[in-house]
Amino acid sequence: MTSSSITLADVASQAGVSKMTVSKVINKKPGISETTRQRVMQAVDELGYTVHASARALAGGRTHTLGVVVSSLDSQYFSELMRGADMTARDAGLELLISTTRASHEHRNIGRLAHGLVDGLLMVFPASLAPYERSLRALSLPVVVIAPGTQASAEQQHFPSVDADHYSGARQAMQHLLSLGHRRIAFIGGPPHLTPSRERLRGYREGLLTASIAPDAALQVTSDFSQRSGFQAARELLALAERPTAIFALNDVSAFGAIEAIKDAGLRVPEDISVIGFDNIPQASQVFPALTTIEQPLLEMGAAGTRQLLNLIQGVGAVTDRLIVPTELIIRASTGPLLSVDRRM
Amino acid sequence: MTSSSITLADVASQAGVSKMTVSKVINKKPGISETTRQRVMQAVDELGYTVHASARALAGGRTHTLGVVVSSLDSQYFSELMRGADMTARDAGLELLISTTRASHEHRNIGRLAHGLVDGLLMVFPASLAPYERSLRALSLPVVVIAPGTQASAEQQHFPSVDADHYSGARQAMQHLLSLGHRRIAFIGGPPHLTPSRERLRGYREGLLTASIAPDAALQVTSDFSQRSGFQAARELLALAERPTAIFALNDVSAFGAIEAIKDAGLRVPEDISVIGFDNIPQASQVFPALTTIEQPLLEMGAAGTRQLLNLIQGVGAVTDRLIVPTELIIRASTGPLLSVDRRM
DNA sequence: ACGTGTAAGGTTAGCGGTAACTCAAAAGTA
DNA sequence: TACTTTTGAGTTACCGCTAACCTTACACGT
Repeated sequence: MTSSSITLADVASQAGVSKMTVSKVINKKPGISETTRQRVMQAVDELGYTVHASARALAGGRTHTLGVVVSSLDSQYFSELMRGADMTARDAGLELLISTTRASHEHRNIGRLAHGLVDGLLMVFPASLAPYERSLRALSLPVVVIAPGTQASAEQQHFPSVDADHYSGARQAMQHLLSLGHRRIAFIGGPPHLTPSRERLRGYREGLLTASIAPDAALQVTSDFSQRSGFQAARELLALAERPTAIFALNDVSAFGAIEAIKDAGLRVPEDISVIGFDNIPQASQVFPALTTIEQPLLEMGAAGTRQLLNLIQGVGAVTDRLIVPTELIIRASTGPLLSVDRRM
Repeated sequence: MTSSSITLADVASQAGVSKMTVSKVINKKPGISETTRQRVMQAVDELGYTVHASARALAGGRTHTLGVVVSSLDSQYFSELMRGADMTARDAGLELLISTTRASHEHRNIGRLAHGLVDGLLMVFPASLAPYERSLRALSLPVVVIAPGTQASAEQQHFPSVDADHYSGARQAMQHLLSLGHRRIAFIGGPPHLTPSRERLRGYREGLLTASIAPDAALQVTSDFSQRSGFQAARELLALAERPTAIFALNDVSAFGAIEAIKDAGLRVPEDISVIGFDNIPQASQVFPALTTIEQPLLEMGAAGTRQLLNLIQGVGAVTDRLIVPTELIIRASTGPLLSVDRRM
């Protein structure tokens, strides 16, 4: 037979103890003498025993697996987030089951997940929770939401969540540009129905206010997070009679588009126009000029969300309803001091 | 109680049949009359029953789950590949469990996966299979490798694999450039220990040969797949006394770097230099000028790999040892006909 | 009328663990 | 010494499902 069919009973007889004793050793339960423990561990090693996940789940009522539900795998952010989640889960002895939800049968899927596959669910970047709401409640399955795209509406009970501090991050970005002397600062925003867009916009506006700068509607343009739309947004800004000296793009990718547009127009970054992004995706440090940006602590968010979920499952430890993790200003080469006006034609 | 504790027995009593009958209906086993089947299905719907995955796995010996082992989630290619795998797996009624292997305890992990969690393994983009080889064999677990980075060495028994036709893809790229009249064609290559790099290089060389063009070592430069290194590689090429009229970059990302370098040098794409990439990543169509490239059929590769694995698990259907899926030339705006020499400076 | 084949459904016995309890021996107590 | 407590380990009874076998009823040919 294959080595995969080694069972508790095999280890037990090898070690000369009962199955239950082996089980207790494996699960680090108390009530086992050190001598026995070592004998059992030796048998485990000799036989190469690993616990059978399904059997354990069936008998124990816990699957030792966390489900991750994500709408799309190609998000730039997902990978880093998962690193954090993975580390935390592994440390706690749990597996991570990543599931992509597609089309409209999400709730059906969730049901299947819940029933004997996972102990809890991490919802990552859900555009909306509405489709899941009902089945999630019905299953009474622990759920933590990471980076909810939309704000939970008032009437809707929301789940514990973890998110970056979009507002303060935007304030940091503005603070940076203002301290460089910029006053004519444009904002490339995003879809207004998404909370991150709105919060970053709020940070932009309030940043201007603290410097007593009146917001200029012409300096607020909209993108859809893509490089192409960042490119077009920047083009509009460059066509302005009085063009901005700095651009705050609400994400790195649209900042790339903006830089491209600026170069295309024969201008230089940051000498003519400073550009700051948001997210600090890996490419941000690779492009030329390297992008100054606001880092979302994705790894930490993944880890924190997972910790919350573990607490929820074990019913011990505090669970924060809404955990906001701080962002960080990463200064690179795409921002620079405002040069005197006459220097710039 | 929660609705998740609905079991076969509940459905059985609701429908007035035995557990086994319900099980047969659920699993579409023969020997059930249409009348009974409908009665059972109705009870299933009314109660909202879903099978308990662990119980089924324990009793049936099959987990109905496929494991996906991937070294990193941030690959541009992974998402599309997974779409293909996911669709195929779901159609067959299986879940996909995505697991990232980190650090050195891969084989330990694989053991845990195998033992009651998955029926088979899809290894995606493994740089090398060596670390897994032993545990995989020991577990006698069905395995299919998607896009092996390195060629399985002769002495090493290899697993069934699926890969894109890197060689023919490179030939397609060359054919395209040659048909546009280019003869001085440069190649931005990759790390020579990786099979895709080598195969694409081979396609480049043989493409030149078919046009009776003698390879010029100065036109073959190396990158590490990154945009930055593509940028630098292109810079070297531009500094040549007799610079190329077309560049074939072995992946899209380094092609982006090349285009950046060309623009930086004040030249235009494709008027001065044509650029073709490889992979057809989503951004390829978003950049300016849109990138002509060779598409790797990732979705199809994911689906094909999964189909192979399913065949392996069920022990029926043919399993091809080494399945090579064809690539496709995607013509966009970054390549153009060779303009007469005097037109260019 | 009789076996015999077949379709529809039921019965039994686990899969490999764990929770909850029981029990025996060692250790503490007066 | 006799009694209680503690500690270490074993027993029992499932968890929810399915493989494999078994039963029944009816159709069929001869």
